[in-house]
Amino acid sequence: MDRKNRISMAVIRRLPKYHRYLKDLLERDIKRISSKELSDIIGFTASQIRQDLNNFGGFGQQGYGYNVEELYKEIGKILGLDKNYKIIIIGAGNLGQALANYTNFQKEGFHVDAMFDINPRLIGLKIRDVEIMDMDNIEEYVIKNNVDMAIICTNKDSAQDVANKLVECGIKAIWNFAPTDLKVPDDVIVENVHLVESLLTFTYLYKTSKE
Amino acid sequence: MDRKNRISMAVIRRLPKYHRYLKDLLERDIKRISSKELSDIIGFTASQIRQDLNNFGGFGQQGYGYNVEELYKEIGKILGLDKNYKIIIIGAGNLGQALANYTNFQKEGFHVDAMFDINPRLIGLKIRDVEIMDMDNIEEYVIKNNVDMAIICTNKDSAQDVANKLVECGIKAIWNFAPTDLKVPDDVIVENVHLVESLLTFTYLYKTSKE
DNA sequence: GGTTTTCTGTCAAATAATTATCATCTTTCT
DNA sequence: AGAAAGATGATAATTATTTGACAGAAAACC
Repeated sequence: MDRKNRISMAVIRRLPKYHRYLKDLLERDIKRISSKELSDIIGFTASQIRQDLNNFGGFGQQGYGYNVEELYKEIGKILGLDKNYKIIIIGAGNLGQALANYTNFQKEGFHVDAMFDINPRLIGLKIRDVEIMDMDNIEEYVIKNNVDMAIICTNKDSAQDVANKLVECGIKAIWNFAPTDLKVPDDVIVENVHLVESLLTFTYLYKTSKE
Repeated sequence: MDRKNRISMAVIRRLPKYHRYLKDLLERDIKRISSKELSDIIGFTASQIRQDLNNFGGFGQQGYGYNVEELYKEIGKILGLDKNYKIIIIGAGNLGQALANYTNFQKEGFHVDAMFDINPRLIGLKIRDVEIMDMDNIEEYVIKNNVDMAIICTNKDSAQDVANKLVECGIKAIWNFAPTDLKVPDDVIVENVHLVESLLTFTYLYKTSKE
């Protein structure tokens, strides 16, 4: 509670990347790696890598480097991947359905348990093994199933109402794909994926690269 | 070429957000806004807003503030939204199809012209008005249609090969949704959307918020 | 077994980004 | 028309982040 607040978002956002590269090394049966070698692969400076990792403990050993498997597991634990989370998706349109089936989440141990929508034509359908349920039943479902996280895949205009509803149900973590910024109480975590913002940044970079 | 390099990514990534909020103000028929008012809405400090905008020119007026419509249009121009881009998607799976139909891109004037895949069961299908074509025909298509941007929605393992192919075809802008980092020549822009990284960051924040 | 090399963790320095301040110009009000 | 209030753009100060340097511990080598 004290230590975690000192860790900057810049560091936190690099952790998943370490995790991904370490998994790769593990799959290639590489046992140990130095910050310098990791630097060459991942593109951060060796100094930054050592300092980042040291925020969470001294995982390395002088003269040896880091044990790939150990570090991979430690970072997994730091990221909270040693636990299981109940996840639901709100909004079963194209994007919601795509995320429900997104195998890369499943590879990390995440699984979507249910989807909710207000469109009667969608309610009752199954996307693979995930059922689309009526939004009216969300409160009951969340409470009964101890849902941890909700993914909002609605349009911009419904997103805040949905977020309010989720907060009401006691959900403390919202992964938001709607192109809007949600207002939620301080104890609710919101992580945004603003695809349009990414696209416009991309367009800017493309445009200026041609100038 | 000189000025653009001085603008930091931190600033660039805020531009789309200004654009979004200004559009909102415009739709609410608000004619003028001060950095202080914008700060209250958008959550950046007024000082930061003024400094950000000043990187691109003095759009405001002392004693008045900013003209909403003018500023919206200017930022649109800065982002390159005054031009049209030919866009293709590689990988017509769930995510690729969802992006092909994503109305929020269309609202900003972006339109996907074609999709490519290697799966014979997908080739020939139409997702709304976007046809899925054979990957073998990509080079011909790109050259004939002057494609600007490509969106990679393949799995991790094919992504680099696809990127190589795209670079070969002369494409200079890749929006990458595959969970890997692409190696491309310096003059090719890559903007990553690493959904898994966002999810893991989210999980970390959720986990630590409960401690 | 001793010496050299490798490599971490920590601290200091440098760089980058954000916030505060203020002169100056507009607008608004009387 | 003149005074007060409001607001920018520029610069300075502060804070955050990244990079560099190095002591000391472990591994590798001979």
